[in-house]
Amino acid sequence: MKYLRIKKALLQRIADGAYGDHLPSENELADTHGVSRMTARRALQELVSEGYASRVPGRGTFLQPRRFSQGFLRVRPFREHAAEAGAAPSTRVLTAEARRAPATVAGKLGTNKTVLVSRLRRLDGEPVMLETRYLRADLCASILHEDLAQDSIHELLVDRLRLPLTRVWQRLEAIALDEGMAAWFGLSAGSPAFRLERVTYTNDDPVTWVEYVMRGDRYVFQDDFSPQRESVREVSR
Amino acid sequence: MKYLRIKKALLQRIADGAYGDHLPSENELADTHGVSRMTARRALQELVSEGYASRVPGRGTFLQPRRFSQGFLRVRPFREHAAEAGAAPSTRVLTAEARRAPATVAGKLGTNKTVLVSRLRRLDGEPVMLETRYLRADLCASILHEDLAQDSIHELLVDRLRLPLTRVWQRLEAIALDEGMAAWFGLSAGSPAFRLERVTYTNDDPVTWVEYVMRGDRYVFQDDFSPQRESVREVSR
DNA sequence: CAGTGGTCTAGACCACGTC
DNA sequence: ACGTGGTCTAGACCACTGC
Repeated sequence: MKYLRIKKALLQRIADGAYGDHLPSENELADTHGVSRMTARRALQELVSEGYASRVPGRGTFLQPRRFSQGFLRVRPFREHAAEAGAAPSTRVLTAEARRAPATVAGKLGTNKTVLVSRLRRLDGEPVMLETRYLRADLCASILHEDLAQDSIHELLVDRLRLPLTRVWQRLEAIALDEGMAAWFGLSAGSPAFRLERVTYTNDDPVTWVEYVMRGDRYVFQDDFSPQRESVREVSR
Repeated sequence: MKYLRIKKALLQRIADGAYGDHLPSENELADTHGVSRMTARRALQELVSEGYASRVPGRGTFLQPRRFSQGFLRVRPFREHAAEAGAAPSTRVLTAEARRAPATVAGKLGTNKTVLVSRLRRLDGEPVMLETRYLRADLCASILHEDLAQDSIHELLVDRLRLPLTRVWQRLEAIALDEGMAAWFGLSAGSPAFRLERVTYTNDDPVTWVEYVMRGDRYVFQDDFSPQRESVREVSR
């Protein structure tokens, strides 16, 4: 994928502040990377479609000013979430081993060589969330040596493995618990729950896929904002 | 713009049900429209990026079944939401009259002198959302004279009654439908659903309290963001 | 005027799925 | 073996902005 190579090189140099706000033109990129113009063009267009840059015919391609936003659900450690709810968090590690990802997950991670970590999270002793996470084995295998009952996986990825979070895709659904999941919570099958599916990227490489199943009787997503500002909180009740 | 011509032709024929779920291939389109493959390709790719279709290498391009989603933070007319989903919206007004608010609502509005409007919203004839709204009678009573089957209440408040939206409090829950609500959707009791509760303020005065109940099998909240940008995509699953 | 992005062409090779 | 989508090439013409 030549266009990906170019795009990543651009992202890297953007992060380094190598350009002012004026990115190289299509022809310039094509020359320096020894590639056709259509290929260079695609790299630039992806940056545009992801909000990094904008283009003006006849003028050029320009970096977009940074905007700070977190999406509708924040990515943050369970421990912080518990602290806000004023409850004592605890974690039981159910699985932590190399295991091939199922097809749907492998499709999103680009490989089925993965590590599976699943955990049951409790607040004040009550199980409230079930986490099922696949991590790319080539990048994250060493995570199996960490203390997964205590540490935030996201913090391990960022701090220990130097895999900064650069992009998130996520989706929230309302579901009915099946027999198996309900058992973990001591609820009956059919109980309502949230299902949050999330893929986290570092420099456009997918790193981990995670599914959170949260009890509908314990979780709400609460939000208080003015049109200009936003702050979304995950609340447990 | 040849690719736009082709894309629009495809959308038209999709709406007419001219294809099953299998769209023409790139080569096929290129031939029938007398255009190069890259141009035909672009038409198909735009359909994919807008959620109409998905592509599988080696197999073909397939229509996506339509579901409807909504950005969590967005406050916007149902009609706009429907337009983006490419579905025909319709509304049945169930109630529109002066009625005292129940205690929980009165607490949030600061009064129980209210007007109740409840509506059933449909997309392509299918009931997908139930809206129950209390508005402060002192500010909003005149809304009962408007066409509540057509107009956006939020737009009426802002444009007609000059009550700008300055703050929003909202909360999203996962619930199981009770008998009564399930009946509106033609679902069985216990089916999963979202419940969004929202209070809207003008200059820190609460104006209206509203509850939306959305079918869990038709709504998802999807989000794709990075630290630099946010683009809440109105994609369906 | 030379440079930019927007569009388009007519080929090409590849990996993959289906038959 | 054949068709599919994914990628890439080396050209081309256009409308537009800057100097």
